Amino acid sequence: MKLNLESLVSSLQKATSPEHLQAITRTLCDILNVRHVVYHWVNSKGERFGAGTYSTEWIDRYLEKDYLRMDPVIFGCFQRFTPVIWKDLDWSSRAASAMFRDALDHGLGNQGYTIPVRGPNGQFALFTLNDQADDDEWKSFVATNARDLMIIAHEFNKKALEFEREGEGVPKPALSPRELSAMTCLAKGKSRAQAAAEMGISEHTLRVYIESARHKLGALNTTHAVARALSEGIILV
Amino acid sequence: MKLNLESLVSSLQKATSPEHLQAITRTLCDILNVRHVVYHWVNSKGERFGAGTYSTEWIDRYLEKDYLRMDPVIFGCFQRFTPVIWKDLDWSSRAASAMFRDALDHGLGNQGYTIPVRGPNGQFALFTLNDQADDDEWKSFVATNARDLMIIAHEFNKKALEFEREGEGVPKPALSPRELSAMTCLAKGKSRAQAAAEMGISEHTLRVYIESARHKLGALNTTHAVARALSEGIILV
DNA sequence: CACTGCCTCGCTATTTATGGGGGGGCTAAA
DNA sequence: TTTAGCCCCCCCATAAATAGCGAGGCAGTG
Repeated sequence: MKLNLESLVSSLQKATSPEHLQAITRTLCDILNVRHVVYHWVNSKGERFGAGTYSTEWIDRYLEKDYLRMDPVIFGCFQRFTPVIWKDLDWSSRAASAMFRDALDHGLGNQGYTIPVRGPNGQFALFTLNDQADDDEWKSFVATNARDLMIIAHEFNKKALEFEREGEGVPKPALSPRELSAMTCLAKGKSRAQAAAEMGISEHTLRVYIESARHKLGALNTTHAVARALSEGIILV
Repeated sequence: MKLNLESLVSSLQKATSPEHLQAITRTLCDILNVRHVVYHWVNSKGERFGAGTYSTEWIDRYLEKDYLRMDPVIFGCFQRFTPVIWKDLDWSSRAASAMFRDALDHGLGNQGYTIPVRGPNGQFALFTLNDQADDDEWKSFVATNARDLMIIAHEFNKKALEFEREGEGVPKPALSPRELSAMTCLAKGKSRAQAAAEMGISEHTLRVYIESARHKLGALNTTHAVARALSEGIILV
C-alpha cells in the first residue's frame, strides 16, 4: 500500500480526540506495513500521553520495569535533534540489552526508527516505527519515508498540544528580566552572594527575585525553581 | 523560479560552515522571490548565531534597541510549536508597533512567516521569510510552501547543531542509578529529607550520592548539579 | 490619574545544606 | 584475586538558604 501523505495529514488535522490519533496509528501501521507505530509524549508537568499499537502488556511492563530510565531510545532522542535508527544506538549495557530481548518477547520487531519532536515549555515527544527486518531493508525503508514521517510526527505533535491546551489552559510562567538573570546565575552554579555580586545588587534583593521566581514557577525550593525554569525552556544554561 | 527541494536540501547537507548557510539563505531568497530569508538561533549557552539576508544595519539596530525583548515574533514562537504568520500576532502594544514601523524603515517587507524549531537542551531557532505583499497573497504563498519550508528549517537546524557540536566533543558524565534517582528527586523539588524517605535510605546516605553526583558533573553546588544533569539530558523532570 | 508590576533595600529567626572526616559490605570486571 | 565502583550508615562544625515581615522609587498601561 502506498502512503498518501495528504489524506493522512488531513485526517490527522480533523482528529478531535486521542482515540482518533490511536486509530490513525493503526491505519499508518497498515499502510506502511510495519509492526508498530507509536506516538508518545511527555508534557511540561511530566504527564504522559501515548497513542499507538504497542500491546497494553508491553506498555505496562515497560512502565513497571522502569525501562524509561534505561531505554537508549529515550536517552538518545532526548539529547539529539535528528531521528534515530535504533540499531545505531548503544545497546551494550546489560540493562539495555535485557530490555531489548524483553521487547522482542513482547511482540516488537528488531528494527525501529524514532523521531524526536520538541514543543514549547520543554515538551518532548517521540514518534516511533517498529518492525521486523534486516538492517539494510530497514535503512532503505527509512530513507524512503523519512521526510513524510517527519511531517506526520509534527502533525501528531500539533494535535497533542491542541488536546492539552483544550483540557487545561496552561498558564505560562513569565519571569521578569531580573528574575531570569537570577535563575540563570543559580543554574550556572553561583551562590546567592556571587550571583548578587554579578548582578550588582544586594543579596537581600537577589533573594526577593529568587522567591518571586519560585512562586511564579510553583516551585518548592530554589533547586526546583531552577529545574523548572530549565525544563520549561525559559532559561538556558 | 521554482523551488527544487531535493537540491536545496542536499546543498544544505553539504554545507561545512556558517558562511555556506548564509549563501543558501541568499539563494533561497532568489528562488522564492521574497525580500528576506533568515535563520537565527540561540544555543544552550545563550550564544547567538544567524544566517540571513537582513542588513547589518537592521541587525545592529535590533540588538541595540533590545527588540528581542519586545518582538512579538520571538514571543509567539517561543510559546508555540507551529509556524506563524506575522500578521496573526498581537502588534498592539506600543513597543511592538514602534518596532514594526522601524523594521519597515530598514528594508523589511510588511509580511512575514516564521517557523520555530527546537532542539535538545532548550535550543531554540527561528527560520523566517519576509516580503512585501498583501495579506491574501502572503497567505496563499505560505500555504503553497509551508511543508517544504518546514523541511528546510529543520535542515538548517540540523546543520547549526552540527557546527556547534564540532567545537566541543564533551563526554557526558555517567551517574549511577542511585545518583540519578537522587538528582531526579531534587529536580522535582523534594528536600533531602523527603528524597531520602522516598528512596528508602537515610538522609546521610542520600547526601553521599548528591556529593558524588556533584563531583562527577563538575558542579559547584546541588542546584548546579541538578541544572547540569537536566541540560545534559541525563535526567528528566 | 491610579494601577500594577518591577526593582531596590532592610530586619529576624529557623531550618537546611555543605564540607570534611570515618566505617563496612556487595557485585562485577580486570 | 584484587580492584573499582556502588551502596549504605555515622559524626562534626560552619555556611547558606528559607520564610516571614517591612519600606520606597520608577515605568508602563488603561
